[in-house]
Amino acid sequence: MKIGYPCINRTIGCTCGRTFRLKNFSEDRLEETVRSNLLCLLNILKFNVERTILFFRITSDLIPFASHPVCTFHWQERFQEQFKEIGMFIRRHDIRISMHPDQFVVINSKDDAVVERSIKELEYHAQVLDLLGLDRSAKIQIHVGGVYNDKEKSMQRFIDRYNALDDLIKKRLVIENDDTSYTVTDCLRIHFATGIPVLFDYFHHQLNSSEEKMADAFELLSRTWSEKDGIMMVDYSSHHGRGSKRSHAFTIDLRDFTSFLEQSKPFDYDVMLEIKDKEESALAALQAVKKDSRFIKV
DNA sequence: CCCTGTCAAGTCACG
DNA sequence: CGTGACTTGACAGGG
Repeated sequence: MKIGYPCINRTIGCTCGRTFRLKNFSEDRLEETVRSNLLCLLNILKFNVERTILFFRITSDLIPFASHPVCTFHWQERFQEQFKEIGMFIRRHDIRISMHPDQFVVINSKDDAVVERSIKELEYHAQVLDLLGLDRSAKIQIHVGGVYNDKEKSMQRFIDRYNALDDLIKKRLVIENDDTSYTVTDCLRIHFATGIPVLFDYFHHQLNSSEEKMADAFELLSRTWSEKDGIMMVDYSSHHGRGSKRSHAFTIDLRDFTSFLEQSKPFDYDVMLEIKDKEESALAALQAVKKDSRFIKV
């Protein structure tokens, strides 16, 4: 088991998701931003490795406007060496990597233009992981998409669109159960039709499930990950006591986390802590988990 | 310097 | 019907 946090480190004081407004776009600005984002990414990974945090989600903002028509700059070639260096660091320390494109990626949309943009965005994510030289256990996680008042048809549309994707994307794509529309059971059905692995989101499962017990969900979903895909990824978070029921907690509730670990006992997986204070909670969770046999210190 | 409206992109729940 | 939520607030213009 590895523990990780998404995208942002609040200790180091750099961000690997620096971006800028579209109207200020220039190649120079893009080049400078990407350079600084990549430097920061390596710094964060080093920070993490020193603390045995071996799971990390790379921000989609790493290359601003990468899939936008305005971007004709060949960042892939320009930064090839930096990607290679970071990739070597990741492999040397056996860091698990994920990416999570934002909500605009909807491959089952009824609007072809949305689908087209979504695929471009997925291509960009796949390119980043390819440039890092990572194997197919580095994943890109997305939601199934919209329901459009007809879940059956919308699921079928996802399946058809997924099947038509380039293998460079397919080999990295996984779906996760979401908090409003597609449950673990829905995702499993899509898995059986496509072979796509399913990432388990603990928080979403509490908000939106169709009966399944958590242990059953672990059992079923862990089997959707093949040897090459690596062990199952799990998103963990709990909700903010005072905010809306969908908002994420500011810091980890170790009692809840420990109970979550207990419930998932027989299974091994990598867990991403979607919690606002980031590495702070990851370090606390690490302490809680160190007694667990699934966690092997590197 | 600080404040705050706005930022490429979609969909849905909630009030 | 408008707003906020989502994996993550940050940018930048105006005072």
